Amino acid sequence: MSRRHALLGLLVDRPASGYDLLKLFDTSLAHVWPATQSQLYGELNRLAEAGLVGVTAEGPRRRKEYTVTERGLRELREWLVAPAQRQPRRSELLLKVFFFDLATDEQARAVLAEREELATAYHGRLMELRTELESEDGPLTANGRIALEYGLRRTDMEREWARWAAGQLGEAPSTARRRRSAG
Amino acid sequence: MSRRHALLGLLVDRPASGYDLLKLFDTSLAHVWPATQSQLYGELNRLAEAGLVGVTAEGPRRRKEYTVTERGLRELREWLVAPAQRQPRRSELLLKVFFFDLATDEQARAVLAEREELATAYHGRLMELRTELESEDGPLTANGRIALEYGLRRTDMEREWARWAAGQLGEAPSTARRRRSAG
DNA sequence: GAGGCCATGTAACATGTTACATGATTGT
DNA sequence: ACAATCATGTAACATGTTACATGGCCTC
Repeated sequence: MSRRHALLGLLVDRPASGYDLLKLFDTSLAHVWPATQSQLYGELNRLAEAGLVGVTAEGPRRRKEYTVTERGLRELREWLVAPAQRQPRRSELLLKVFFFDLATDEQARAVLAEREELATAYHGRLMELRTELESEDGPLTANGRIALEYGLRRTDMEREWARWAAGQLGEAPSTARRRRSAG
Repeated sequence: MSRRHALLGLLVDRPASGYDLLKLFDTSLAHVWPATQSQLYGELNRLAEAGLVGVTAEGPRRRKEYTVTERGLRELREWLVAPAQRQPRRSELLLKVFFFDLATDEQARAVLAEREELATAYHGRLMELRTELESEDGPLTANGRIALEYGLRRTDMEREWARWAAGQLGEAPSTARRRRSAG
């Protein structure tokens, strides 16, 4: 349940409405913690009920502006230093790799090539994002760059792995790889 | 819904019961596609109902042994070459990084150090796994090694990033980093 | 006054986790 | 006969996604 902490964190920067927060999730946090509109509005109500945020202003169109409370800030700080709990790591790609011997080498290579392209494309988008961030200068920006660097390294790693893996497929078909139907 | 394809893939190797498959998920697929007991039994019934697997033997203790059908194999092969659909990338760690200026540098460094240790420890476990795989020789093993290599590279990358990120924190506090409370 | 954006909420559905429940068989 | 393991299933709960529904405000 980090979603609520994402909301709290954004609200520390400045008070905001659900609508504002939704836009922030779609920009700043899109690569880190995506969330949908229905999740946000629901969570905000729960946060208010729990006293972690308060409605500090009401604007036109039923707009409710939320602000973090003392308790909310405390909760956020506690979460920040809490030990990490391992998230389940599911990878459809690796599952496919696992069953590659049911496909032809050509098909398997196509899957890896697709991933390589996706990783490269995503890397490119992150590079653009980094360029955009260079002109900006806010408190979230410095940390954003550190998070972004993770993405850059990850996509790099993925691209390189995909190339390497494709190379493995053709290699020594008599020993390293055997059709499962022949096993 | 790759879970069903994981089941199909395992059943291609050999017919198995839900119980057998559960053990396979806890070993072979633990790092790739974890699943719980209730998920497996439910999915197997649905697969049988859809005609993708069939019950080809019944043993003691109500044991039902499943085998992939023609249709199941076709479904699996189609999935294998289907274009990847991007999975949502949520990272609690990066979310914390995003809000690091709410913590002291010391606290932030502790979070990164913890991640570095986790990555290193996981890397070690994967290395052990690789050693174990060296003695084995099956059709799933060759592919397993390719998937494993992904894990090794990923944990390496994570370890290095965590070190780098910790270095960023102390650096040039007047320009690169500013307390949010001072912003 | 019409279209677009601001703004919030609910409903339906799919997925995932944990715990509970039951019972057969095997080995000692 | 007792414990461990094999074996399957259901229930309760939490989470997440998509679509639906409503209406106010602003600008042209």
